[in-house]
Amino acid sequence: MENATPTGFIVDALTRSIVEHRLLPGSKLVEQKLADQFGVSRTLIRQALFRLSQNRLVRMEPARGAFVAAPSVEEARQVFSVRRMLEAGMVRSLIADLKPQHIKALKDHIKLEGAAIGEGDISSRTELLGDFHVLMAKLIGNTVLAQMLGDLNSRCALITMMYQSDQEAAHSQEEHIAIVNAIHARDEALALRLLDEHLCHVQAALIPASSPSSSQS
Amino acid sequence: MENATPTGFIVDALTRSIVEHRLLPGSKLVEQKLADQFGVSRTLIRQALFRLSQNRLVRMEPARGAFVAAPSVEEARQVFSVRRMLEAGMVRSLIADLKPQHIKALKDHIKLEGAAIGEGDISSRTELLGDFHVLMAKLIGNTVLAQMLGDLNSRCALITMMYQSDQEAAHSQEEHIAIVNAIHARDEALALRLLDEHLCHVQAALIPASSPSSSQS
DNA sequence: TCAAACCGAAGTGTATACACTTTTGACGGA
DNA sequence: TCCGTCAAAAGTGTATACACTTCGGTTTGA
Repeated sequence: MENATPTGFIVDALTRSIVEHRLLPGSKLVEQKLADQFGVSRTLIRQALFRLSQNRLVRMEPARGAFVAAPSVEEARQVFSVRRMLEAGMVRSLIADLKPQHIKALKDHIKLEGAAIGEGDISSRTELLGDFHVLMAKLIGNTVLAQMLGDLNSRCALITMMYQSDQEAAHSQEEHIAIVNAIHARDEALALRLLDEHLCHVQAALIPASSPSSSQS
Repeated sequence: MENATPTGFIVDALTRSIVEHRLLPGSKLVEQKLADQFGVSRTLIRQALFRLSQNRLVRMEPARGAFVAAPSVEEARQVFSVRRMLEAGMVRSLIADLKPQHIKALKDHIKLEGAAIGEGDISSRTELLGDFHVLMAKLIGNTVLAQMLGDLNSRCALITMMYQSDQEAAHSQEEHIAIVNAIHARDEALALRLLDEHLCHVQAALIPASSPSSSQS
């Protein structure tokens, strides 16, 4: 995840700030202030803000400035709906052309998840729990799909980090284990059902806690 | 599609140039030249190039510049694979909550397609044939999905425009009609089969003609 | 008193200037 | 002749300057 370019560094730093709630949703991001803070010119800040706006972590209004995004419940619902569509197809592909190293890669990843959950590192565990799905896309050799799931992850990372409890994170990991087992057994129906339930669980765990925020065109 | 902002105008103009082959894949896009051509500063050109790079229409290499993308056959295959996953779920949703105005909207759109195909306007017909799928996403009220399909469209619009013949375009429209009829009849199995075949046809029509272009990381 | 217009401050949008990197082509030695 | 070196040209990366828009508070007129 480390980004060597100056803009990438700023993007990462701002992402962390937003996701860890040091910058609250709706608050304004003034370019000159950030420029002073990072010790760079507004040029780089503007680039970073633009990139963040494509991730939907910030929202930009013409001639008015950039604001930390406040993703709506409706948006989260749609994102998860899309993920269910994508990942159903993905699991089918994976099972259809399953190789031993696929199972190994998935199990290795789950170990990493367990470590992060054990240490209580919220940022890292959220990333890893999301990457589980991206990993499946990579295993079936579809980089377009992998990148798309990655985008969807980052798009709702704000929500996930805001509302996912320790317990829910652990539950997610258990579901990942069950899904991998079903895939290993090549039980497509079971894997699909578990995956769908898993995504519904994650979504359901997020929505009750969130406030009905403003709609965005 | 019209974009009032200066950057948006440049993006649209460059998109057209790329997609209509006035700018060939692989060719370099020098910022100052474009700036002179559009009568603006490099600042706006850089913004536009950055946006195009996110659409995968141009590829940017650090300190080396921007180049018109040369999408590989493999990438096209992956894009269509993702579309099949997404659109299967989409059609299920649409049929599950079908309303009369949905059918009307789809039929109206198909009329537009017919007009563009009749006039032989390649740019416009490609856009409309792609928008058919986006329209379905909008009808089920999932703007996230709609935007995602739009991105996928533009991502392979370059390939589509390069290789889709008049005959294939007309065939596509016929398949759209058949799909709408199946949806109207709420025959989910048929609609899914027709949609899958449709996407396979579009994909198959593209791939034989394309050259094995360079892989990209 | 209230509302509408006005003015200054703050901030964004764009252009320009300068520093640094990459490319190109010529020169010199083997 | 060929390859490595080096220097000028071209081009990208970043900073700064200036123009225009938005926002808040004050004044002014009814």
